[in-house]
Amino acid sequence: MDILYQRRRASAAEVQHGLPDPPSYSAVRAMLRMLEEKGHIRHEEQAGRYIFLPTVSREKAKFSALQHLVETFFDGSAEQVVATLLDGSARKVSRDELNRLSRLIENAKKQGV
Amino acid sequence: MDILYQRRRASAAEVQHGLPDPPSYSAVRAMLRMLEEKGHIRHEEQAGRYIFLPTVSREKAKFSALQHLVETFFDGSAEQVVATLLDGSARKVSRDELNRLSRLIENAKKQGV
DNA sequence: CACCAGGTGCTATTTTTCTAGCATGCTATT
DNA sequence: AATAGCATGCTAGAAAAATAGCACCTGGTG
Repeated sequence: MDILYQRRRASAAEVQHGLPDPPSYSAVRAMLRMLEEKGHIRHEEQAGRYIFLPTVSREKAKFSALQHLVETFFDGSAEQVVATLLDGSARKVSRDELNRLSRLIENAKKQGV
Repeated sequence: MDILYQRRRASAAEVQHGLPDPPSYSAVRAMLRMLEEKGHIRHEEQAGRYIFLPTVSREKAKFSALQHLVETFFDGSAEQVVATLLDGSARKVSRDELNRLSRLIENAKKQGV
């Protein structure tokens, strides 16, 4: 699923190659079939080839994934998430990005009035 | 794993109750045994009862989970994450929190000099 | 102390997932 | 138009996971 969300859509082979420690091609196809049966994904056909995509929109999945992460690792605190993002050892944030973030927060403050 | 990370430690029964659509108690115990075999968790014994906890520190898991989320849903952009957090439809951020965030960002800016 | 409740260790069985491999069909290339 | 290259549909078998259930142990209670 993560691969599909990251790439928006992918073939069975692409999914396989995207997986860490990739299982067999057969297993990937079987898994995609199961995910489809369970309604998590669907496929479109293009020139006889299948392209798989999630049924739940990226937006929705994004929200719930973020929410889940915040609950699981950040005690429900958005602030802690930002702190970790800025802390950087994971990923660094450019000066430009910091400025844009400031603006985002200013806007949020005005919104909330 | 998510439950263990959220609660830091839990018994088999707690894990079961924490799961959405909980499998049988047997299945949960089997799963915990497997996770332990694979090295993802370990257990401590207290008065004959087992308490399970992750082997990878919460901090480390937190970083990699966040990083993975950013890659999967936010095109690798920390900024997008913050935007989504503020956007709020998922969770709302208090005025106080906004102020603390401003401070976080100011500090980050100074750091980066 | 005897008992009950709840947890553990095991084992056996069912269900699900993973895998291999082949026949068929479509594309694109030559 | 023939062919090589892939992708699909399918089947069958192996491997892993989920489940049920029982015997045993231990702590707390009446």
